[in-house]
Amino acid sequence: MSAPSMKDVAAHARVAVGTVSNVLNHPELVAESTRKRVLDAIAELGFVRNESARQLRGGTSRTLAYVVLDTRNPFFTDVAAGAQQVAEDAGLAMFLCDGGEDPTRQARYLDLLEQQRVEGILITPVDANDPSLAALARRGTPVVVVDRGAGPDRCSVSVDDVLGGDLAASHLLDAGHRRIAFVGGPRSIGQVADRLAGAEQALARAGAEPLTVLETARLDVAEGRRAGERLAGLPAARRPTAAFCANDMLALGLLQQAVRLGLRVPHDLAIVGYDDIEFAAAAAVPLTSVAQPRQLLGRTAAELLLAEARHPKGHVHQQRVFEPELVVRESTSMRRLDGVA
Amino acid sequence: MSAPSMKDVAAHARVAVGTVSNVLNHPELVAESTRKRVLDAIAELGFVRNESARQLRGGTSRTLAYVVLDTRNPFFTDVAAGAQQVAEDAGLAMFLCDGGEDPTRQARYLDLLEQQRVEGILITPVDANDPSLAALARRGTPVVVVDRGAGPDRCSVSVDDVLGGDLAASHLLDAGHRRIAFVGGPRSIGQVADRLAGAEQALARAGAEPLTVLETARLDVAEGRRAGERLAGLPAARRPTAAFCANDMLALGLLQQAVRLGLRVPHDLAIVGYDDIEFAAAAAVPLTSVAQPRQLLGRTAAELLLAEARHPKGHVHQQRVFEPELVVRESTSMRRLDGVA
DNA sequence: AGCCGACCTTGGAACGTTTCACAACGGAGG
DNA sequence: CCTCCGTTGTGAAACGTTCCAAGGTCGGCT
Repeated sequence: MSAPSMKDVAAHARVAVGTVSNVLNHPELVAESTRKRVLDAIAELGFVRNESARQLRGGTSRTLAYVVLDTRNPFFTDVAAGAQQVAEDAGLAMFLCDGGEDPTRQARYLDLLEQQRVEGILITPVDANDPSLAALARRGTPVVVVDRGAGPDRCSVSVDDVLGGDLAASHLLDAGHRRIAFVGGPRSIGQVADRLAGAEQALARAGAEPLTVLETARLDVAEGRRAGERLAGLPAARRPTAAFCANDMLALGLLQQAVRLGLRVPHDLAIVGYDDIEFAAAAAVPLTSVAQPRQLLGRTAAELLLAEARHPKGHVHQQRVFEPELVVRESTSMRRLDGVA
Repeated sequence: MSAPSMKDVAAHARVAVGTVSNVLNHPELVAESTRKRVLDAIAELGFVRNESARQLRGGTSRTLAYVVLDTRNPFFTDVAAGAQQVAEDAGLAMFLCDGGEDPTRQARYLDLLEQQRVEGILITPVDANDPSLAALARRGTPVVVVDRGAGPDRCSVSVDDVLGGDLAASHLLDAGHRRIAFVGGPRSIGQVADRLAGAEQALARAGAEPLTVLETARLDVAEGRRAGERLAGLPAARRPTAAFCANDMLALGLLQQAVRLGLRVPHDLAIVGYDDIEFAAAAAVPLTSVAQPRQLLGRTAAELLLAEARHPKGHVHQQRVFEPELVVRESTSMRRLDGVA
């Protein structure tokens, strides 16, 4: 009743177990007639290789995983698509693991993947300094950090988030905004901290008043809406005239709620998002956003991971950093801002 | 140099291998002092359980997978989030596998997962009638089809796509539209075929002229834009006054391109999408869409899968069908349509 | 003293593969 | 006729776990 094994196939085809294995792995060593007999037996019994046994014996798993911050953020699925392409070309399967912005869940995935002896792990960590990540790498599982920089003891592929934050804030300053809000959180997420830092650096340079920080619990649309409510609730005189959001999910939520509550965008509130996900351009008011090379990020990460997995000896860790690019759209378009400031 | 095994731990702690196993699996059987010695050895050597060996011996994997049509469609990641919640509560990890709307890739994942002896597979198949799916189930891997109906030999969780298509088309007919386009493809994808069938059924009932079908190669934003170009290119007299898209990705692309090419939505072109993903409401013109209970779909599917996996004997397959719901927004709002038809 | 049970630890079988040294067979060449 | 060789197939070891029957030790009870 339980799944048939090679032993069953061997018995059925009246050959030794080793021969069945050979049919599967080195068919050229088996005579035509025998091979056919074995293949027939396999088909008849519905035999399926047991990957655990294979891997136990052989030591290798032909599998890698991408542990993502949140699969519901299209940014990450785009990165994943890039990585998957590379993995596939190399004959590896890639599993996507949704960390859900939850350190506990992420840690559970890491444990599981290490126990499964995956060939390597791509990860966008909640906390890049988590010591368990370093331990994982030390014990021999190749790890590449994606969308976060890392120290010299690890490969990483990232985009300069401080620069991105600076670009976004500078753009708003150039447009004449002086009261600017930052929407994002929790700060424990590196991307959030860096983008905020970049924005603050731009404001400081311009001698502007400090950011109003609206901290969020997560980086999703619902939290963006909540922030919209808070902003709309402020008296116009004290309300920021622009908001920089830590990602596009927040920005889209903010935009939606702000408009619903009667704020005109960008007239009453200019908005800059981050990631330039596909939906940003299609938003109610097309969203100005900081673009990142998503697929390239994924491809590069997978390539580094494969390099390390294939040649662990003498592997030199690389920290690749790409540059973000500001994409200006109507959500900050200045034409309509004249009457305001 | 290779990863330490229980044997190494046992030697280091001067106990038998069985004792190490007991420390991990039945700590209450081991004396306090011994247990500590073993745990210390584990920590010192950086021992990590070999899941393959465990599974080989124990036969069970504590893992399930959701093979998705396309991870870049937020609809599916929402479904996945629902499923993951249930899996997690049951102590199982869930892997997401991106089929990328590609039958080959999907088949590769299925093979791999079966060989890994996962506890069960959730799948939104490219082709629900693929015989390899049935074979998989017959050989003992529980399978639940998600977002597609299935025959009595399988569990499935779906939403009535024919009804959904009917709702969408009826809505457009009620609003006075007579030349209606359907945007979607390939037709080999069940959801596309059903939604189209539903729409055709509504038109037939109303005695309206048949749909103009714009078949797409994929269900993504880029294809939607392409469809927008084709529509905008038609002379106004022959151009459909409304389009029903097989999903919101297409609808958002169509909307974006139509607006860019000077069509007013809904004035010149009304648009109905499908899935009501979070971004639909935030679109340039908020999108009328056919909503599906995404998370509920995922949760229910995972529950059925677990039930089957836990009690294979006497399991009765269920085909759960939910009802879609039309959500009307500005992309079909009739107020501005007066001057037109 | 002898026995018992409680408690802890041990050693080895089993899981399903892959690999490898070796055996069986036949034909070619000397 | 014997040797050698190439072609096929065999059988057993090994991978790292878990489980189980059995062994050992110790204190207390009869």
